[in-house]
Amino acid sequence: MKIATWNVNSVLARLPQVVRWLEAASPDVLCMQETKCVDEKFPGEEFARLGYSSESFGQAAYNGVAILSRVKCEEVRRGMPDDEPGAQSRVLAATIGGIRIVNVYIPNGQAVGAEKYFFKLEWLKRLRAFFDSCYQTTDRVLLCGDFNVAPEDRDVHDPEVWRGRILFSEPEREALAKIRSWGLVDAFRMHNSEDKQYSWWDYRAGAFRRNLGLRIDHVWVSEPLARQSASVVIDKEPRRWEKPSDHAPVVAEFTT
DNA sequence: ATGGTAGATACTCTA
Repeated sequence: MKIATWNVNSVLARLPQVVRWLEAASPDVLCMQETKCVDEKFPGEEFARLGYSSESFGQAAYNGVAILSRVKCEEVRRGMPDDEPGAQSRVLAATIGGIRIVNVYIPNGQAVGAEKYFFKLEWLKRLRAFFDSCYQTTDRVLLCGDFNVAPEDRDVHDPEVWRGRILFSEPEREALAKIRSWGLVDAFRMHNSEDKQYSWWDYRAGAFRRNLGLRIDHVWVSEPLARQSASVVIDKEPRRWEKPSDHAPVVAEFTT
């Protein structure tokens, strides 16, 4: 079972790259973030042609999450239980092959101290409460997506530059650690302990060419699923293509 | 060097 997460930065603008990657990598499941596309415009037929059913939870211009799957998604949930009506589309959950997959696009936060920063911290708190109320650590649970937080120093190209800044500030990392302490393991770190393993590089200033990135896209799993974790890799290849997303796919394989 | 790039939308915001 191969489950991938990828912030595609517009599923419509990225359609050729996503199709190309699906053909090459052939995952069973692809969780996408920042689809930036309402459900009516989601290119489900293009993915159906490749053998994927799709679930989209989008909105115009910003945010939006979607799940592509070789088999049909069960128990699909859109948003968190305490979302206000009209809340931003950032959570899409589905059960696939007995695994509860929770696909999230965690708020970016813009800048430490900004209004959006406090929205991010509050949102992370609600995500933990969502797990407390809806899921059990004894189940096979997988939380993945663009977390917009680098958990450790080794996940940041220059920790001294990034310390105290958005995506790496202490309150963000603490809020994320609180979610992890529900009963999740960073599946990537089960298999890779090296630094300089990034999933996102700014479009600007030749960041990718110089490998000035952050590891902010994650696959976290509950203990029963951790026991089935065979590998997790960041696929940098599509970041080298024409018109790339600024994020690379993260691909997790599980024994069945 | 407080820049730089990209996407969606509509004369700017978000990342």
